Amino acid sequence: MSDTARTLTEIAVERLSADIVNGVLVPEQKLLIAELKERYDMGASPLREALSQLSSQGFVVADSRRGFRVAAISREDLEDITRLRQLVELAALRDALAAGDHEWELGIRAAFARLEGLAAVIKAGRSSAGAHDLEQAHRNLHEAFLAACSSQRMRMVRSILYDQAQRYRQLMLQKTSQDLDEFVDIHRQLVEAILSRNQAQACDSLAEHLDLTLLSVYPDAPAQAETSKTSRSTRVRRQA
Amino acid sequence: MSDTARTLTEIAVERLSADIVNGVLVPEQKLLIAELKERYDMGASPLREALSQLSSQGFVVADSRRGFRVAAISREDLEDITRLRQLVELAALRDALAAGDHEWELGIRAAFARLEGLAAVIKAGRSSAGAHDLEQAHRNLHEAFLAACSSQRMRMVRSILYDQAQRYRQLMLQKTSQDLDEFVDIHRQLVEAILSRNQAQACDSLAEHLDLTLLSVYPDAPAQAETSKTSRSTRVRRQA
DNA sequence: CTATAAAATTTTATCGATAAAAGTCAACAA
DNA sequence: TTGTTGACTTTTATCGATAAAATTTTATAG
Repeated sequence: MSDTARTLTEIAVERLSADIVNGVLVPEQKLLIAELKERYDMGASPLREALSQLSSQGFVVADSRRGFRVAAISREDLEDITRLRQLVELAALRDALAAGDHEWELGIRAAFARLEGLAAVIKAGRSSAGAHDLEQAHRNLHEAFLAACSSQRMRMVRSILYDQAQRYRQLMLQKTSQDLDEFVDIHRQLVEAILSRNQAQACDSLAEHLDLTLLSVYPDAPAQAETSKTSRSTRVRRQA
Repeated sequence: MSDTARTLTEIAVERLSADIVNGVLVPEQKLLIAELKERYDMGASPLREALSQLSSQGFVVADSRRGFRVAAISREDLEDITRLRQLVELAALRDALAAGDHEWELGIRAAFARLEGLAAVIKAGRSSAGAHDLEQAHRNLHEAFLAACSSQRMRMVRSILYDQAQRYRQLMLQKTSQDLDEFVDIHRQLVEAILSRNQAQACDSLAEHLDLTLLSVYPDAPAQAETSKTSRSTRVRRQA
């Protein structure tokens, strides 16, 4: 991970993603290579390649011969993301529940402990830990849930969709205030449902969790979940 | 589509895909930029960009600072592809069945008619139409099935997975002989099940169809389908 | 003969410059 | 005024060269 061991393209991907997710580069904004060269202080080649990669990741759209722009956002788009997330992520969770061993459980516990710890530190206020670390811990926890899923591709698709949803979560953050305790609580429940190997409850919790991003950003959107027979509460808490 | 209106990168993506799918570039083969420059008679930049795109499409793997190679193939990989295909494609089909209108049906009929016609022409022997046209018609038919699916992303994922599976189908073609009539018959049944709006049957047929690629290439592989309650025949016919 | 280190080679990653295409604007004709 | 043509500007796509990194080979010491 040392700076010298990374290519400029990798750095460009990272910085561009960050700026897009954080809304510095706003949806539909045209991405002029010339401007980006200035902003990130690098040549055109790594930027082009980075943009090309980001477009297959859904952050950027490439118009042949017409350059790049930041991907648009819309309620329909987030609904689409949420729907596919639920489809793939629940299937992956079922698989992980069936296949997960002790080590998998330890990974989940460790990831949750870290999330919990970070939340406490942030709440206390004194620490350099910030929203970015919490976000990273959140991502790691969700990754840990599916670590035992045998499908490489499901995990990959999940990861990409997570990032796409992250953009919406971030945009929403600017409006809504966070309740850290509730955030941790929701994940505690998820972790407990998963570790207790209660498939129905775990899937319901996860589906609901995924709906939360959608509902937080577009409160009147229809929930996408259609996962299980059990009814579930649909009140909005915090984003997924 | 005129040659002048396409960028070299687009041409490179197309030719590289074709060569990878057709096995000219064999799995795990290292892709030296210098060699590719010769072979395709273009500069390094469009090739690099093409390889980068293909790697997000799963045809090529990129090792940071270590160049590119053709993605490996394995039975596990095809099982993984098949599983995700079934998950996503069946969900998309259900959606299309619920939402599809008359125009959608017409699209399916037209695509099937074309497939049928091409098969007849090919069987008759005299015509310039070849396997490539049939493959294109096959792709179009499957695309037509899901044209009414409201999820942009599901259609996208399906399309990528179709291409990945296509590579295995092609590799298998070299061993197995084709039965054109059976190929058309299978699709006729699929089309009928879909147009009759029989969800259970349509889903079963499609799931079975997807399993066929897997079973054709690896005859002793376990079928991935777990879609419906109805039991289905599992005899091998022709690849999906 | 093996293991390490240095040199040589191969290969990738990046840059700066140029050519080609698209988009813009103004002049002119209807 | 409105529409169309053509020059002008902006922007992308591509190339060839170079720098940086990794790999392989060779040489040398133990």
